[in-house]
Amino acid sequence: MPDELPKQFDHAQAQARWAPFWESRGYFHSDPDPSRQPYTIVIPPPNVTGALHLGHALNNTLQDIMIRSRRMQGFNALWMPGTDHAGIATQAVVERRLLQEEKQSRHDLGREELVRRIWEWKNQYEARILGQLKQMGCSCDWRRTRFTLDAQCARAVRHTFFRMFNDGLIYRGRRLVNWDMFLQTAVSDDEVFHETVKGHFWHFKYPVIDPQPGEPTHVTIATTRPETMLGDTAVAVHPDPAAALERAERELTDKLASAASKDRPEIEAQLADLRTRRETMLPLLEKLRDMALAGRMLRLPLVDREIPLVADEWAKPELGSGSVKITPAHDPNDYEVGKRQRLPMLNILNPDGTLNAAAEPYQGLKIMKARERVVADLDAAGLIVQIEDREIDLAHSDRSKTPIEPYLADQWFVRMDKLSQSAIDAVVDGRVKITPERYAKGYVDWLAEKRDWPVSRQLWWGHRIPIWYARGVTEAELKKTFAGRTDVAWRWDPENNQWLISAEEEDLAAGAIAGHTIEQDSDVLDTWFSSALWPHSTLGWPDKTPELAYYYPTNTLITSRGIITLWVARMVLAGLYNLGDVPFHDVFIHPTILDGFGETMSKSKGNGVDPLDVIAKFGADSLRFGLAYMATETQDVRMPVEFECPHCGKAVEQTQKTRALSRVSCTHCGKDFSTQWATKPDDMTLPRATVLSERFELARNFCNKLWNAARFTMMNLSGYTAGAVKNSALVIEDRWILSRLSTVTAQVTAALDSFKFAEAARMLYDFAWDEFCSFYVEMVKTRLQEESSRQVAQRVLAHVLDTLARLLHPMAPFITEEIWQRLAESAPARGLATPVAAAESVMVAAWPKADTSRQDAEIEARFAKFQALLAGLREVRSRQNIPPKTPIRFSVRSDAATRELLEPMGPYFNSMAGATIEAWSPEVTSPPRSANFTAADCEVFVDLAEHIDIDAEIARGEKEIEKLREQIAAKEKKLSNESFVSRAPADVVQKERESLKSLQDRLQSSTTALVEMKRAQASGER
RNA sequence: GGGCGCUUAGCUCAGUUGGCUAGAGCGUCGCCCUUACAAGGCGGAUGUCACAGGUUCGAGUCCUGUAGCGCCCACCA
Repeated sequence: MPDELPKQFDHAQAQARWAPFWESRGYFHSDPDPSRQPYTIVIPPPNVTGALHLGHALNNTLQDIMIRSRRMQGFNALWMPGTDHAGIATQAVVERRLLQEEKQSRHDLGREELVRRIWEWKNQYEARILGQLKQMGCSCDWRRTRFTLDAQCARAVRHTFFRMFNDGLIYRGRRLVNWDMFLQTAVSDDEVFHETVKGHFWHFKYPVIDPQPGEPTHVTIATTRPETMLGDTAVAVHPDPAAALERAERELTDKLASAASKDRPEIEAQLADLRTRRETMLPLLEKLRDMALAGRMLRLPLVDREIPLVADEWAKPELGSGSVKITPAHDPNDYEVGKRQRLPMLNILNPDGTLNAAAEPYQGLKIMKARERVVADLDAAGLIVQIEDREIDLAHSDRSKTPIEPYLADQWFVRMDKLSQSAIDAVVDGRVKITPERYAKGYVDWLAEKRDWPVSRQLWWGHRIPIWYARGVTEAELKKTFAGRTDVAWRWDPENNQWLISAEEEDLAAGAIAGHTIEQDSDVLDTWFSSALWPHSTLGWPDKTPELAYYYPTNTLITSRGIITLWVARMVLAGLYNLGDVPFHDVFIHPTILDGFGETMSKSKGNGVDPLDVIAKFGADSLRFGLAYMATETQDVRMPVEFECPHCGKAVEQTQKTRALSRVSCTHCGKDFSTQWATKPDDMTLPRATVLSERFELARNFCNKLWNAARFTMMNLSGYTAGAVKNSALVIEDRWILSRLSTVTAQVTAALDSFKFAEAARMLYDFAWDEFCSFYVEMVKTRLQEESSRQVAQRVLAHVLDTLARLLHPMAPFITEEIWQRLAESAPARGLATPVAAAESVMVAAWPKADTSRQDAEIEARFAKFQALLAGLREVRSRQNIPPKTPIRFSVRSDAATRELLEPMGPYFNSMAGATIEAWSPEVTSPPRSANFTAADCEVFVDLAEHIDIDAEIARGEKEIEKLREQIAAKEKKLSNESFVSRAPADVVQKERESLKSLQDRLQSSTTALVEMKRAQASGER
């Protein structure tokens, strides 16, 4: 039924047909089966903040390639899917929309209602994300789909927290945190980004209380945030300014010594400045130091508070005035000074960013307003010394995009010393192998800092911290209440005079302790706390499930480099802590997808590309194969895109401008469209442009090529019978393609084993297109026409296509299934030595084994010579402008051995170049009017009789001779170099000699031919 | 500031342990709608392999430095 097969591969139809087929057969599902070896991957759960972009598509394609190939290799393959609740990120998105659309804050809604809204959002986006993965053909075990906030994951979180609490790994501490004033929560360091903004640097002075004679009456300090002076509790000066200045000078001198010449002037200027400073300021700084040691106090203006002058090394005499104001509750460095100097920590902020009662006269003002007032009041008091313009690198919350305020708050921490060490050890001793290796360094370095992990977040979306506070309760009451229960533990909190009670399984009721009311901590856990448990929580931990026993540790984790520390490291330490074993053995870090301007794709930048756009236009197989083809080891993937105007359908280029905008005017029809996919499908008023990249055309074209090769095969399989093929029945091109197939099978398998996806894709592309299609299929055509050769040709052809489909299936599942199923109609049993019935789906077919006995170097070398001669003949045709249908004749001069090898290919010179062999011997001479070339140890003369364009031939001949002379000169020079001949390996020298000889031969024959052509030209003109 | 990576044709990228006459796709030029495929076939043109040194018989490949780009980490009263 060849007519049924369209000339172009219909990807939409294939996807619609085979996705449900696979699902209905349950191929994606895996159950523990001790008789088979498991191969397991847990998905990096995508955040439910929005839809997936091409970065996710790459990540998941690579995982599916591994899963599908291992499944075909006989492993019991499980790909565990799911999504991440992404705590702050998701809450931020929902809150922002709430504010935009309903002008409400989360406090207007209340905790319960907000959380309900976020669940709604989650349900919508989870469905969308899973839908995207399914459309991509991801063979996840959907029945096992998990969510980091579902009941099973929640149990794992509770148990882990409880164990850590019991082991003393969890503690509560007052710390300065990054406070997001919009979301009113602490955000972790990695959720903070810095942005340079224009600001000022204010210098003002604090009066000294009762200055002694000879002492300054004021101390000058400087700040970019004047309002924080309200929270100052000291001013610091360096305890030994002379030594500090000396050290600074020494450092600069060292730097100058090793600096590049262009950097020198600046360093020299700094050095000069430093020396001046020592002369002019040192006496004052030393005086201030003495005053500090004497316990002298300053009067903090505006709030009229007495604060001490302290000596602390944090003050840098080489900077500013050399004195620095200390605001322990609102600056990380000042906080450290405050602890060292036992200063009060005065918090001047409310959680919403307004000033509190501690900043009495300014209470209730927002920070910016307070800043203006403070500056004005200081000015009025005559205390401002100077105001400089300055660019300030200001911390912003990644989630709300609003500035961060350092803020003192009670937080929960996980003690990291032992946990970090265990995760370092696992990588150092090879239990976890990171590929590419270079990423192991960052992982180890980060863990080696062993900084405690702040895990509490002042959010409503997430795992609520399983801690209850009890005041006024005796331990006897606790013991009595929880007698016999191992799932409740408590600890005394002396700072706050209360009991901390943790419960492992169930929440405690407010009235759990008779006569008292206990209260649960209102915070939730950092989202990475639950992500860290993902490889075992998804398998049922803390229960001892058959899944956990069978699939854990999993095999491979595939992720991007951005979360090696945040996620990978924490999974390793959590797995070791909870189960005593690593969560996976291999970690593969894949490249990052960048936009056309070299920036990472992200939803917030609006430069992301929806994989569904690519699938709609090019098909899922093209998306997958294209991504695999691009996924090389060191190079990130640059992806310039264009927009398809939804009005006129024309392509609109992406420019620096349009990247940032969501509304763009079509450069062709002028109408507006949106370039971003909606954060919610119904909130867009503009039609959205499909976002495309021509980088997928290669894969789309490849799929089409493959499809047509399959189509050709189907069209020529009538009368096919399965049966053993004897080696003696194979002709040269059969033996050649089988040799190549065997090599490619081995290479592709090895490449996938070492995560070299691009290499595997390239090898398959080249083999399928350049060898299978361009040569084998072309050559088999004549044999398919003849009864005597047809049967063997059909069997080999079917076998090669069958193997190719299997090798390509992990990268291009739909088209290979389509081909597999069609092939089964004409050729239900395939194979050369012993044909077997084809599997019911390529998905469950066996992975090809390389039959090394088929590898034949001699045949491949012989074939290469044939290809060289063929190319030469085709070039003559093209150069001489001879139409394809006009036959040509040629004769060859070569030795007998070469003739014996190549003359049997005569029919193929006919069918593939329209060229007939006229004579082939060592004595052949050039016909009077001919085009000639040298290839594969043969001199070839193409007899062109009447229609020769002799000028073209002469031009080519001259050019060729010139090139040959250059090459010969280079080789002669090399070979006359004494040290090359004596020091280079003998085989290299030998190869050079042979190469020179062959070049000289070619020069000889080209020169002869050129002379003859010139003679012919002269006679032709007469 | 510390670490890592990148720089090869107009564009996007390959290039294994140094042996190269430096490749592919897109684009471009010429010929062809040849019964698998015009999303195709055949052929052509296009490169100071970022720059400067060094090691070597030999460097796109190794070493040092410089410049530009990107990422991670730290920090900036």
